Amino acid sequence: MSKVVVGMSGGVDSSVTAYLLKKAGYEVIGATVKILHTQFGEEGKCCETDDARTVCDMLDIPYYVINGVADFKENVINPFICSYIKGKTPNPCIECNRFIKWAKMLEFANDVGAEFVATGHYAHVVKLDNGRYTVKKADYAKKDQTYMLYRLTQEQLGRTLMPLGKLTKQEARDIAESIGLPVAHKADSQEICFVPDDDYAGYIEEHYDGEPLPEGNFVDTKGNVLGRHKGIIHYTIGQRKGLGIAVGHPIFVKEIRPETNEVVLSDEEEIFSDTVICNRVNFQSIEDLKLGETLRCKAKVRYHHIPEEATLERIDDERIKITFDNKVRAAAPGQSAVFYDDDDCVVGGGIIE
RNA sequence: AGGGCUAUCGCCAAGCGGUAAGGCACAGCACUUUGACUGCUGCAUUCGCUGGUUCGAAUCCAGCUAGCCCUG
Repeated sequence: MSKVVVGMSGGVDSSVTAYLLKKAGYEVIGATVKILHTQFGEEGKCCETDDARTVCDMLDIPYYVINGVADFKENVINPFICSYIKGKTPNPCIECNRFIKWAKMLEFANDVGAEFVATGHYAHVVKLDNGRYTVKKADYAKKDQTYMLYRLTQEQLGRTLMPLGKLTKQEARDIAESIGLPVAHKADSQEICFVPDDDYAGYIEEHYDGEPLPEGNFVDTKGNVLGRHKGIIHYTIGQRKGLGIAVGHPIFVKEIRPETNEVVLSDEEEIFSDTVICNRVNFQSIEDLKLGETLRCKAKVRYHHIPEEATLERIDDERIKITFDNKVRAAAPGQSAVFYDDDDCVVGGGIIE
């Protein structure tokens, strides 16, 4: 009987995951990777250990808390802050999955002699004919979460189970309900788990110990000053709301210039682009794309984006150029571009620069 | 000192005698395992001030005030 460590968040999805795997005959061990120092009963949105422990008790499986606090700070929070300071728009969940959740869970799995780890993501892990592992979109794309998983390594994927890939959210809730789980109706998690009140800018200002983050100028594409901004960390490419500036028509953030502390505003048409360069690429379904090689695929530049037809091309050791058939809106540096094949499998992805 | 023009929500701006459009900004909600985008809702009983004409005025008239322009 295979042993599997299930990452328990305390929510519906991971609870049902543990239940389904146990029912399927696995020896299930529940575990939560603790990522924040919190007072008892004040766990953040990503890791409510009270609920997780309750669920594990109900399912009659052992439960452990894995300490990932230091790693989370070093590999997620600090890079998140640095990224915003540099005028980029990071996606901490993607880093967290690879460097914290999977890394710590597999470490723990090794310690307890478990072959697999499992999560409540709505996605499939599949092994392709070429021997490689990839994540594939869930059967019900509305809840697709592969975007957040593209950075997982072959080693990680080869030991990962995601039993919810065939289910809808409602089916998962129904299962939770049918076995009497108290978390059946809990709201989905959302926002950045380590930032209270969704105020990420306030969080950065509070936790950044470098120079104070200065105000600066809004400028148009010709360099004319349009007004003052609150500091570049408050803005992201494509942003419209919260600029505090009225020019009589909708206006959007086109570019953030950390060197001059300027935020460039423009009409919406100007924030569309048909080429996107990304680096730190991680491939899943293919081993690599060699210099000069091209590949047709679909690509998305943010979580909520329907993949669009594009051509990938390796342009140097570090970087891949994505050329979209149709221009995409507001590809923000720091966000991830993820590539898909016609079978909805993740080809790979990278960080937009 | 004369002459002309303009004064409508925080900003831009419709309105031209019949009982205050719209856009931006702002707020709330929805959506959402990141940031955004998007959608919905709210947002001037009041039109520089004071009088007058009229059944009725932001819209017409007079005076005042302020700003802008031109002439000296």
